[in-house]
Amino acid sequence: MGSDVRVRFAPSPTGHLHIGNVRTALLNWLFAKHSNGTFVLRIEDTDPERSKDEYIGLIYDDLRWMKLDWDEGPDVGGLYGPYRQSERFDIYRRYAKKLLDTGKAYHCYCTPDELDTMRKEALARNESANYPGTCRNLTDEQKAAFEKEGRKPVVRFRVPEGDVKFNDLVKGEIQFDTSNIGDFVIMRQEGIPMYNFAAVVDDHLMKISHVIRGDDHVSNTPRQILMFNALEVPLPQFAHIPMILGPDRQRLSKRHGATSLDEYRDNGYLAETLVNFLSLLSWSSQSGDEILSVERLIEEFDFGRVSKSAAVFNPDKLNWMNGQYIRNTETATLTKLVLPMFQQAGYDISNKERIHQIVTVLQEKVEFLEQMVGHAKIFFQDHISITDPEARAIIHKDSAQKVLWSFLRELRSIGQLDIDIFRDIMKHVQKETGIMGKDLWMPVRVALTGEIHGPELPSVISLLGKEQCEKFVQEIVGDYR
RNA sequence: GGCGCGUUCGUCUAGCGGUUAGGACGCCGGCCUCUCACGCCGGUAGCACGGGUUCGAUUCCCGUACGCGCUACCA
Repeated sequence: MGSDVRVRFAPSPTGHLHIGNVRTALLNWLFAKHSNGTFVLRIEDTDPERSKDEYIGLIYDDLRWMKLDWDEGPDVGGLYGPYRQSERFDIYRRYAKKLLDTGKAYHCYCTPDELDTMRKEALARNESANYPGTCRNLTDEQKAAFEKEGRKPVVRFRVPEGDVKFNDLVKGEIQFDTSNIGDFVIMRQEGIPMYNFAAVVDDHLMKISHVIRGDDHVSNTPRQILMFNALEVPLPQFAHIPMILGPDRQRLSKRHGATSLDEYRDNGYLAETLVNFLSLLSWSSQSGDEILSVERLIEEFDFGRVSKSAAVFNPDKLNWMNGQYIRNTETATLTKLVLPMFQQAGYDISNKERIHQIVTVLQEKVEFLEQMVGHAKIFFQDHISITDPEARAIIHKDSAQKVLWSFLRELRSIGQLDIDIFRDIMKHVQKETGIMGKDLWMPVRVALTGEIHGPELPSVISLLGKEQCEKFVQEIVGDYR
């Protein structure tokens, strides 16, 4: 926190964090770390309709899992709290009054219904759907009349004429003509602030230096700049990062499958993967490298290298990257994550050393941890049933029977079984039967696992142990004699 | 409708006036003498379109098309 850089992540507590939000949080965090600045977590829960308290905990969990730690926030406090907007309503009212007093905002008595019909009529006439300024210059008498009717006013911002220009750190210079912006509501009838207004007040009060958010907010920016100006406070810098899209180029949503962070966590994606992958959506390292540690991301992050266009979320590449991380992660770490999944599947996890070995074998094969459950099935069977037609065909061959009988005899003749001994055994079997290659190995694989695919056989036999192997082979040669 | 933003292989992207347009994922083929996977090697495929500016445009400008966003008493 050695610099004046202060950024904020300001989610609405509506559930688990969405991939897009996580990316916004991540880029804010990366920029804060890169600049030695402060990362503020602010909860935007002004709308009682959609905000739920219990969801705030979910947001903490998601952020913590990603290791995106915040310096100020509702739970840790800070100099500029409270950090929940629902606890700052008096502040917004005070600022609204300030604007009202200086004539930069005014009361509007139009009802939602009236607004709606006005909008429809305007559209029908092919005119702008913006608020036409009906209550812009109400006399005291008119106001009194409305009040007498029992109407409760909203507060509207009086949009001044002119151009609003700003230099976006990602998109460059952007300009708006305010004639395209209608006077907008900053305080609802119930005295609840609108998002645009609360954000401006808070960004100012919390001394936010850089507003980093999705580019769906670009069009909101001129409104906010107008409000900063009306409040006569300095402007933050803006950086609008591109949207994340689904394969159909529509904004990423539930229809596209897993979009909520916890789904990835539950399926055994690693937090490091998500950090790496999400940072690469619309940003790239100058080096061209794609597997980047968080330290490197922090070091190299730069708005100049954030692309301007939206990015389609590519699950295939995420899977590939997660596989990379799984292969490079300590087996013990993976085991800890896999244990509950195995337990859930009903596997016997009492032998931790064995589980560790299984994970060692499987971490070379999977793209996400949940896949280990299926692959591990062969290590927890106490009977082999062969359902795959291809496997049955293999085991039915005469040569297979020869191999298995020979293999069984060898097994019985040895004291214990390990990888080297297994290799010797297979050599003997080959010599004795004259069978080699596929015809030699596949029957053993099928007999031991019931499958035609799986980890390399030496790993399988050492995990199964002599007794299991003997039992399985015996059962098979018995069944198919 | 108005306004804003965007457009390089299927996808993520590099490129910041002169390149055989590079990399990654995916896909295809090959190799690793049991399979799948991993790994390695090779291949496939792209500058939306039309005008300018320039000796020269993927790159700069304008227009068109398409996509997305905003236009709420949601955020």
